[in-house]
Amino acid sequence: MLIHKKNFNIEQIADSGQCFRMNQLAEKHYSLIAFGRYLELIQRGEDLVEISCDEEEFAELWQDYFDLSYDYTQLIDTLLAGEDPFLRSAAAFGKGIRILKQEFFEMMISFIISQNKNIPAIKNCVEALCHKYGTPIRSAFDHNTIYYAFPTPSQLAQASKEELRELKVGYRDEYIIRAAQAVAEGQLDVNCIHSYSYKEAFDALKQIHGIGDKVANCICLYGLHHIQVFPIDVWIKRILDEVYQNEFNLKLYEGNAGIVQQYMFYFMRNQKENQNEKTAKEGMKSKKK
DNA sequence: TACCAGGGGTAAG
DNA sequence: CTTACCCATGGT
Repeated sequence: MLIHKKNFNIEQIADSGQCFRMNQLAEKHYSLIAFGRYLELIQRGEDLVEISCDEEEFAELWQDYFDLSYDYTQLIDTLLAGEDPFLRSAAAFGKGIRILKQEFFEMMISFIISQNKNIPAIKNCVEALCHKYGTPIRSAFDHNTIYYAFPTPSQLAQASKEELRELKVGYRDEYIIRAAQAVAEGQLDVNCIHSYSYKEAFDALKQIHGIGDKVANCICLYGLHHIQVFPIDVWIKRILDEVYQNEFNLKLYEGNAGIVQQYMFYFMRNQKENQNEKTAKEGMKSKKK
């Protein structure tokens, strides 16, 4: 079915570092696994996305998952009309990004894995975890293809350190097992944590061995949809240092700080990529000479 | 407080 | 090809 929606760009969302199981199949064509379901999406126009499900499934799951009821246009317009040149550029560049409402346990484990890793490495680990411990899903498109759901807490709690090391999670093996056990055994109640305030959820998450400030904030933002949270990773830290000389006024964007952080992150990373491509091309030219 | 292990991916040499 | 660098957390 076709979704006509402003500020909804599937390429930007897939490349914004918030999700690890959205993969490019072709130009403007992506796959996604969530809620134990396989989905394909095609960007048909600036405000037009084709989505491979019926209206019932869309209303039940994906409308909420893609946060399509929230008005991003108002925030974008505010930033575009604002006096901050970096944020004006960042908002214009990433205006199709939305903060997905991803599943809590998947976010918890994914962001534990994410520490000290780049995005391709995180994706490889997450995919390996799903393949080894997750429930198989039969594709609705091609009945010979099997996809794997993200493991449940009890599925993952059965993993051994040795098995996890083979999946290249490194020293995070123990963090993963203990986190999965905490959820499976109820020390960390998934139903409760959804009803907590940001601060309560943050404190509860930090009780888990291997979850520090940055990872806890990412889980709050992406797994519990506390969009006022502003996780600071090295990219954001660099922006706060170099662009703002550590005088960025977060209070101006209170309530939407997590979205603003996404625009900053996505803009900065792509600036860097463009610079790398440029230097790579220049390098090739000089080699030819 | 400051520093470092840790390991896979990527950029640079 | 090899080497250097990156990075969030917990431990010293």
